[in-house]
Amino acid sequence: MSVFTDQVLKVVRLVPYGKVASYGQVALMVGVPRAAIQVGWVLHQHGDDVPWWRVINSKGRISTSCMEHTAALQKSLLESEGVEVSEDMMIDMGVFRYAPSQEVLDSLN
DNA sequence: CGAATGACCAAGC
DNA sequence: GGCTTGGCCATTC
Repeated sequence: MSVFTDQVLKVVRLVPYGKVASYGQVALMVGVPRAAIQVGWVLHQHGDDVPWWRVINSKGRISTSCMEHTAALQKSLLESEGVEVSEDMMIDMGVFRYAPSQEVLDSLN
Protein backbone atom coordinates (compact mmCIF):
# COMPACT_ATOMS: atom_id res chain seq x y z
CA MET A 1 0.00 0.00 0.00
CA SER A 2 1.40 3.36 -1.05
CA VAL A 3 1.57 6.48 1.05
CA PHE A 4 -1.02 8.01 -1.21
CA THR A 5 -3.46 5.20 -0.52
CA ASP A 6 -2.78 5.42 3.18
CA GLN A 7 -3.42 9.16 3.17
CA VAL A 8 -6.64 8.80 1.27
CA LEU A 9 -7.99 6.31 3.77
CA LYS A 10 -6.99 8.62 6.59
CA VAL A 11 -8.76 11.59 5.03
CA VAL A 12 -11.93 9.73 4.21
CA ARG A 13 -12.16 8.52 7.78
CA LEU A 14 -12.13 12.15 8.90
CA VAL A 15 -15.40 12.89 7.18
CA PRO A 16 -17.95 13.09 9.98
CA TYR A 17 -21.36 11.52 10.19
CA GLY A 18 -23.92 13.43 8.19
CA LYS A 19 -21.34 15.17 5.98
CA VAL A 20 -19.89 14.49 2.54
CA ALA A 21 -16.73 15.44 0.65
CA SER A 22 -15.85 15.40 -3.03
CA TYR A 23 -13.09 13.31 -4.57
CA GLY A 24 -11.33 16.48 -5.56
CA GLN A 25 -11.45 17.76 -2.02
CA VAL A 26 -10.03 14.54 -0.64
CA ALA A 27 -7.27 14.60 -3.24
CA LEU A 28 -6.53 18.19 -2.26
CA MET A 29 -6.26 17.28 1.40
CA VAL A 30 -3.99 14.38 0.58
CA GLY A 31 -1.70 16.76 -1.28
CA VAL A 32 -2.32 15.77 -4.91
CA PRO A 33 -5.06 18.12 -6.22
CA ARG A 34 -5.38 16.28 -9.53
CA ALA A 35 -5.51 12.74 -8.27
CA ALA A 36 -9.22 12.74 -7.57
CA ILE A 37 -9.78 9.68 -9.70
CA GLN A 38 -7.20 7.76 -7.70
CA VAL A 39 -9.22 8.55 -4.62
CA GLY A 40 -12.10 6.73 -6.22
CA TRP A 41 -9.79 3.87 -7.06
CA VAL A 42 -8.68 3.60 -3.44
CA LEU A 43 -12.23 3.65 -2.17
CA HIS A 44 -13.20 0.91 -4.57
CA GLN A 45 -10.56 -1.30 -3.04
CA HIS A 46 -11.08 -0.32 0.59
CA GLY A 47 -14.84 0.02 0.63
CA ASP A 48 -14.96 -2.08 3.78
CA ASP A 49 -12.50 0.06 5.71
CA VAL A 50 -13.76 3.59 5.14
CA PRO A 51 -17.07 5.52 4.89
CA TRP A 52 -16.78 5.66 1.10
CA TRP A 53 -20.43 6.66 0.74
CA ARG A 54 -19.59 10.10 2.18
CA VAL A 55 -17.37 10.77 -0.84
CA ILE A 56 -19.09 12.08 -3.97
CA ASN A 57 -18.04 13.92 -7.13
CA SER A 58 -17.69 17.66 -7.55
CA LYS A 59 -21.26 18.24 -8.70
CA GLY A 60 -22.72 16.67 -5.61
CA ARG A 61 -23.71 13.56 -7.48
CA ILE A 62 -23.13 10.05 -6.26
CA SER A 63 -20.10 8.82 -8.12
CA THR A 64 -20.95 5.20 -8.59
CA SER A 65 -22.66 6.07 -11.84
CA CYS A 66 -21.77 2.83 -13.57
CA MET A 67 -22.82 0.62 -10.69
CA GLU A 68 -26.51 1.10 -10.20
CA HIS A 69 -26.92 -1.22 -7.28
CA THR A 70 -24.04 0.44 -5.47
CA ALA A 71 -25.52 3.85 -6.13
CA ALA A 72 -28.77 2.80 -4.54
CA LEU A 73 -26.87 1.53 -1.51
CA GLN A 74 -24.94 4.77 -1.21
CA LYS A 75 -28.14 6.76 -1.39
CA SER A 76 -29.73 4.78 1.44
CA LEU A 77 -26.59 4.99 3.56
CA LEU A 78 -26.43 8.76 3.20
CA GLU A 79 -30.10 9.21 3.93
CA SER A 80 -29.74 7.11 7.06
CA GLU A 81 -27.19 9.68 8.23
CA GLY A 82 -29.47 12.60 7.58
CA VAL A 83 -28.01 13.67 4.25
CA GLU A 84 -30.59 14.68 1.68
CA VAL A 85 -30.24 12.75 -1.55
CA SER A 86 -32.61 13.43 -4.41
CA GLU A 87 -33.95 10.71 -6.66
CA ASP A 88 -31.31 11.72 -9.20
CA MET A 89 -28.59 10.98 -6.66
CA MET A 90 -27.95 14.66 -6.14
CA ILE A 91 -26.74 16.15 -2.88
CA ASP A 92 -26.80 19.76 -1.68
CA MET A 93 -23.08 20.45 -1.37
CA GLY A 94 -23.64 23.86 0.15
CA VAL A 95 -25.24 22.23 3.16
CA PHE A 96 -23.65 18.83 3.56
CA ARG A 97 -20.14 19.43 2.26
CA TYR A 98 -17.48 18.72 4.88
CA ALA A 99 -15.26 21.71 5.65
CA PRO A 100 -12.08 20.41 7.33
CA SER A 101 -10.54 22.61 10.02
CA GLN A 102 -6.95 23.83 9.81
CA GLU A 103 -6.04 21.58 12.71
CA VAL A 104 -7.35 18.57 10.85
CA LEU A 105 -5.35 19.51 7.78
CA ASP A 106 -2.20 19.84 9.86
CA SER A 107 -2.72 16.42 11.37
CA LEU A 108 -2.47 14.87 7.94
CA ASN A 109 1.24 15.64 7.67
C1' DC B 1 9.59 1.25 -18.73
C1' DG B 2 5.42 2.08 -21.88
C1' DA B 3 0.35 1.59 -22.50
C1' DA B 4 -4.11 1.18 -20.77
C1' DT B 5 -7.62 2.06 -17.14
C1' DG B 6 -10.73 4.59 -14.03
C1' DA B 7 -16.52 5.32 -8.11
C1' DC B 8 -12.72 12.31 -11.53
C1' DC B 9 -12.26 17.48 -12.82
C1' DA B 10 -12.43 21.75 -15.41
C1' DA B 11 -13.70 24.04 -19.46
C1' DG B 12 -16.71 24.70 -23.52
C1' DC B 13 -21.26 24.07 -26.03
C1' DG C 1 -25.78 21.09 -14.12
C1' DG C 2 -26.55 17.95 -19.28
C1' DC C 3 -22.99 16.19 -22.61
C1' DT C 4 -18.23 15.99 -24.80
C1' DT C 5 -13.14 16.67 -24.71
C1' DG C 6 -8.60 16.83 -22.84
C1' DG C 7 -5.73 16.14 -19.03
C1' DC C 8 -4.13 14.50 -14.32
C1' DC C 9 -2.12 10.55 -11.62
C1' DA C 10 -1.63 6.05 -9.11
C1' DT C 11 -2.02 1.29 -10.18
C1' DT C 12 -1.96 -2.70 -13.17
C1' DC C 13 -0.41 -5.51 -17.05
